[in-house]
This record gives sequence, C-alpha cells and structure tokens, in this order.
Amino acid sequence: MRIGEIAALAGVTPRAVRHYHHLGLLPEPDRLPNGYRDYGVRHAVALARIRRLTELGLGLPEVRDVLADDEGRELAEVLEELDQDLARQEAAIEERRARLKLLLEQARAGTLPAEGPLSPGLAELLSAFSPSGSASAAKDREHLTLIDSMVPAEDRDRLLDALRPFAEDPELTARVHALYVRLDALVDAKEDDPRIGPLADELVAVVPESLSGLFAGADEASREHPFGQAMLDDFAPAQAAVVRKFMAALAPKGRGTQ
Amino acid sequence: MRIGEIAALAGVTPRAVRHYHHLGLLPEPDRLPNGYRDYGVRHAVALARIRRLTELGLGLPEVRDVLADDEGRELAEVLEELDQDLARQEAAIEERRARLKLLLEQARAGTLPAEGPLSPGLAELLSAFSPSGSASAAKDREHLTLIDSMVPAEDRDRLLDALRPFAEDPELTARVHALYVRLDALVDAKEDDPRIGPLADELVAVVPESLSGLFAGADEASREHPFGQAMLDDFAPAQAAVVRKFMAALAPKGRGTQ
DNA sequence: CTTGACCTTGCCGCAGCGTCAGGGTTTCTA
DNA sequence: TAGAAACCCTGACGCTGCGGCAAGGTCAAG
Repeated sequence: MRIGEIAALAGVTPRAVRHYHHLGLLPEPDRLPNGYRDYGVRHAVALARIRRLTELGLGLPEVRDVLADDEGRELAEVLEELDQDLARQEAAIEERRARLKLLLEQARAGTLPAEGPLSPGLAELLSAFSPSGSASAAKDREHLTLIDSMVPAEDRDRLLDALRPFAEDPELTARVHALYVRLDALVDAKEDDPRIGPLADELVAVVPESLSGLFAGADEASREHPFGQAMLDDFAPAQAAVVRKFMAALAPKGRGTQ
Repeated sequence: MRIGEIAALAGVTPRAVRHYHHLGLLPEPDRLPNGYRDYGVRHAVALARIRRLTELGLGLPEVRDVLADDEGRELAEVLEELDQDLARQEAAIEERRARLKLLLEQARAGTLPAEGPLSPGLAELLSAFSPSGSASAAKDREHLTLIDSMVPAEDRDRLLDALRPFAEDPELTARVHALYVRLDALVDAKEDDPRIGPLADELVAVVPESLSGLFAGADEASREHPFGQAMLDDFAPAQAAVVRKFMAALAPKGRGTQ
C-alpha cells in the first residue's frame, strides 16, 4: 500500500501518517524503487491503533508511551489520568457556559453593560445608576468595574450590598449625583481651592457605615498600592485632593496624605 | 504603575500584557524616562476587560473584534457563537469519557486487550478466543482489529454476530483451531502444495452462511483494494493461495484470482 | 505527450503565551 | 556604599497536531 491508501484506510491524512513517522510512533516502511513508502498489514494495524488512542484524546507523546511501555499496566494508568483531565476540562467548560448563560440573558434583556461581561450584581447596579452625565461618575464606574473583577467574591458582594442603596433610594441617588457634579466642577481648580474641604466632608457624610468598614480594611494596602496612586493620578489635582481627604477620613488611623 | 503591577492587578503575567500590546488589544502606555511602561487606570480597565473576555473562552482575535466593533451587538453575537462552540466541545468530551469508561471497566476486569482499545464487542470476542498459539490465528486477530476500527458500525456488528459462534461453541472453536494449525503448516510450502485445495474447501465449509453474505458484499471491492493485496502479501505464498481460494469461493461470481 | 493524481522532502503557520538570553534599573539589605 | 535581589527591556524559540505550500519526481490514462 502507498501512503494515501493506508491513510484512507485508517481515516487520517497522509500528512498525519508522515507526522507519526517523524515522531517515531509508526515505523518507516520499506521504500519502493521509486522512493514511495510501501506499507503492509502490520503498519495498518499500528496506525489503526494510534488512531484509536488519539481519538480517545491522548496526546501523541502519551500514545508513544503506551505503545512503547510493554502493554498492560501503563495503558490503564494513562487512561485513568486522561479521564481525570477530561473531567477537569468538562468542569471548566460547564462553568464558562454557566457564566455565558447569564450574559446571554443580560444581552436579551438589553442590560448587557457596554463595559463587557461583569458580575451580575454589578451589572444590575450599574444599569440602575447609569448615564449620569458626570465625568467623575464615569470614572467611578470604571473603578467599580476594576474592583469587581479584582477582589475576591465575598468582598465584592459586601461592597455591592453596601452600594445598593445608592441605586435604589432616589433621594440618595440625587444627593450623590449633586456631589459628582461638584467634583466635576473642580476639574480645572487649583489644589488649594476652598471647595475641596466641604465637598470631602459631605462625601464622607453620605457614605454609610458599611462602606467605611470596607475601606478601612483595604485602605492601608490600597494607599500604598501603586493602583491607589494611579487612581489619584487619574483625577485632576483638586479632585485628587478631595479623594485623598475622603479616603483619609474613612481610614481608621488617618495617616497623612502620603 | 509598572507592568508587573498592572499584571498582578489583573491576574495575568507581564508576558501576557506585552503579548496583548503586540496584538494591539491593549494600547501601549507612555514610557518612563528609563524606558519602563507606565500604566494608568484606563489601561487597567482595558486589561481587566480583556481578561474577563478571555476567561469566558474567547480567542484573542475575537476579543479584538468585540473591543473594536463599537459595543453592543457584536458582543452578544460572539457570545452566542462561543456557546455553540463550547457545547460542541463538551459533547465531544462527554463522548470520549463514555468510551473511556468502558475501557476502564475492561481494564479493571482484566479483559483489556493488548491491542489497545477496541470496540467492546470485539474485545469480548477476542478475550474468549485468545491465545491459540497459531501464527495464522494471530494474523487473523490483527485483521479483525483492523476491520473493527475501519468499517461502519453496523457492518461491524453483523460481522461480530456472525463470528460469535466460533467463540461460544467449543466444538467449532476446536475445528477452526485445527484448520489454523494446518494453515500454519503451509508457511514454507510451495504454491502448488497439494494440501492447499482441501484446506480451502474445509475453510469454506466451516464458514456459516451469514459470513459468506458479508464477504460477498465487501469482496469485489476488497480484492481490488490495495489492502486486499497487502493482506495476501502478509501470508506466505502457499497460505495466500489458500486465502485466495477461500475468498473466491465466498464471492458470488468468483472471478479469477487476480 | 500531456494532464491529473499521486508521491517525495522541507519549512512556515496556528494560539497563547512560557521561557530563555542578554542586557539595564531600582531597591533592599548588610 | 556596595552587592544582591527583584524588576524592567527587546527579541527569539518552543509547545500541539498537524494543514498548507513550494518545488519537485512518478505513474496511469486519454
């Protein structure tokens, strides 16, 4: 038989057969006078065996082990291992599909946030909050999406619980919005602008105890953390001053600004 | 932030971040005077978004599409497609695992054939037949394993049904074994050996109608087919002569040997 | 004699980075 | 204050399981 014939017989491509030769999985047959490979039954048997193994999902190196390591024990071992591996993959796919399902529901409901796939809790919260028109509010949205995908799930849930009133209580929402507008106004202000102090105070006042607790824990880490710096750099100087005061007030032992 | 910091923040490696730059998924930030990349919040936001998408299983080119193609519609579309794809993968894994389960049971029962994973039916049949000590019988085993993994499932089942009596009926088994021994004896015989004719006749006699029917269909194809030649080449000349006579007798319109 | 269907070797491409190699910078520690 | 550890930079190869192409040689049929 020539390579195309044996390949068709085994249901693979000639290219695959040559590949198996290259890897040493399948012995090279003798050549015909014209240089063509000339396969016999034993090659067909070997090739069929390789194909059966690869169809199970074994990698070619593992196939080689099974073929080499003289039969019996090794195979069962490899199969067991493979099954574990497939089980893991299946679980991973299941998980992704579960999350996809949620997202597809959001998409059909039209509540899929433009920021991409977020946790369902945050997606809901943001969709309630949404287009406030304030640049500062937009930044906070971004910060929330970051936190959403970065902190461990339980911290995130506590944060979301703490924020929910801001979306559900119209009066509170209005107050926060007004504060955002005042923060926006500081975009071109200097760092000694007299509006900074009062605004920070009012921000602190509007934040509930629960949030204060949350920040307290994360804070000393986050102020040192480079991300804290980057976040401040993201604001105009006067705005950053407000945020610094705000965070300092929420931290339990308010050490200085830097 | 430097690259290691933003990478840790997003839960990826610096290498992955550079890779995203390379692919144009993530804009290159400004550089510090020392040449280090200097990331801000917007990069962190973008990176987190990329990571959320890749975690769902999207490929990087698709991530790029979603990021580029201005939001909303495209994402849902890609997610739908991805879900289909994952469903397919899951089904494939399920199937493999089902087959693995059978094999692992065989392995635990000690009936796992040395030839590797075969169809359960053939595995059972071979385990009943097994070590006959005849070289010709061993070849037939090989041919069976080949057929097992090559023909469509229904043909295979018919063949197995037809062969089952040979394993289950001890008297029949003994007769076949005797014939194999006589075939073995021809290994060094010439092509005009007088034992050839009678042996072929007795082989034909022992084969039940059902098998004859099977061969009839597959035969004219298989004699022309290169595999038929290879199979004959696998036998010694006198043995091949027996097989040729045998097959010719089973074929409906027994056209000559070649 | 040509066409078309085979065969030969050899090398690039794919996804998503990991992992050197071969540098420079910054920072902590002794 | 020096040395080591821990970062950063660019560039290039490696992995899986082949597919696809290049640049030929071979063989049967029209």
